[in-house]
Amino acid sequence: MARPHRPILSRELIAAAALELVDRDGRFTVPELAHKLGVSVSSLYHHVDGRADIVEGIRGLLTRPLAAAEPAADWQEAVRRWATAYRDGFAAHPAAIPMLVGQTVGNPDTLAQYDRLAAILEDQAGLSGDDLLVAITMLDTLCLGAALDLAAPAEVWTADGRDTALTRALAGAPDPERDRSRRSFERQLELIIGSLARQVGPRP
Amino acid sequence: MARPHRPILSRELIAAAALELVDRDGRFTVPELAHKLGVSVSSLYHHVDGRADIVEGIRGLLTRPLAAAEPAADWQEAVRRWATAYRDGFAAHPAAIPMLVGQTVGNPDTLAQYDRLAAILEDQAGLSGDDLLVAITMLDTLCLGAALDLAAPAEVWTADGRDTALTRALAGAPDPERDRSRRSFERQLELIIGSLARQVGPRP
DNA sequence: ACCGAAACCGAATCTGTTTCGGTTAATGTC
DNA sequence: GACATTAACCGAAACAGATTCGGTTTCGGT
Repeated sequence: MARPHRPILSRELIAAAALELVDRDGRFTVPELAHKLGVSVSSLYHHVDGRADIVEGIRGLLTRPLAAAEPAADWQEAVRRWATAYRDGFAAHPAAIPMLVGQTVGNPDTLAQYDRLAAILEDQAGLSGDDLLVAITMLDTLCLGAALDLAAPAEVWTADGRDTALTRALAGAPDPERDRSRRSFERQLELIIGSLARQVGPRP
Repeated sequence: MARPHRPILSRELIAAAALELVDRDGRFTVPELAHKLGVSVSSLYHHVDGRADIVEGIRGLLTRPLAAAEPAADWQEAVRRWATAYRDGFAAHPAAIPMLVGQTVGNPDTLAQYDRLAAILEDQAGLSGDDLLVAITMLDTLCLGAALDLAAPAEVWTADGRDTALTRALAGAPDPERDRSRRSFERQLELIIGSLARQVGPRP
């Protein structure tokens, strides 16, 4: 009822519990979160700076795997791993994505990962200036778009009783949704990497 | 103070006013919207089915230009126009995008445009089944990702006093943000169209 | 033993959305 | 041309969620 012997809450714990709620319900509210943690609503505010900060905590959780990348043979493989890990982090929690895109990135770890991608493209691929930014933008765009695609699965395209090229293709597709999304992502990723490779020219 | 001689409100008018608020403030609330329209809050509910329905109205406004596409010489040009118009509709109102991705598509006009893209790819490009869906997914992903990129401009990447490949590239780039985003979009679009063209093979 | 800060709680506040019971004006019917 | 029905608006109240504030207890250092 007052200060407990061992702290119940922490920034990480709060973010993790919020992410569980998002995965289960597609959203979270502060009262729900407090209840799940067995704590009163106001207690949360001693550990996080409001709801938006909890969302940043979630961003941190999803971005964490990016930091654990193993060294790659060449920049193409490094970029491939970066984008795939980024996309996979989102793909594991599609319901979180709309919340994440709704607020500006405030998580230092996430920003650090963008820096790392920039370093790969500059030091190893030899890109710089505007070319570098365009490359990052393309990769960023790809990952975000692919994540959104997962968040809003193609079932929405099927609605009502329309009979169109789109609904026919959906009806005849035994393929699970997630798999198609992944293949679309990978195909685009290879297109981008290939385009960048032609741009920087063959290496000695 | 009671029923006016000529109706003040309509679904369209409400959506348009909400979009103006979003463009100006980055968001809208129902009370603000009512005030802007010179009307009481509860009056809005006679024309729309809650806040989410207003957002769907905004989606309809942004998608409208898509329906006005002129006939194209070949499927590649048709796809190019579809994607560009879609992306441009979003690009004109970047602040609206987080709202739109946060809720499932309920606007029939928007769905009709996806049907139209599917018809182009099926009838003119000769794609079908899973190939068709992957193609649509890639294009959808591209437009959404590009729009999101605009909604959260790269300035966020610059934050605080870091000195990295990313911050250096940003500092040295005289290029306006929006232009870079557009070039990144167009480059990816051409990659996708090229890939699809190789896939369906040369035409007689 | 004491003090200040940390961790939690309950109640109150604030913002925003939705509902409901009115009032007036338009519209359709006999 | 009265009259019922419905449409368009209003005000107030209900509801949901986020945030703040003034406690109370425990911890950690001195």
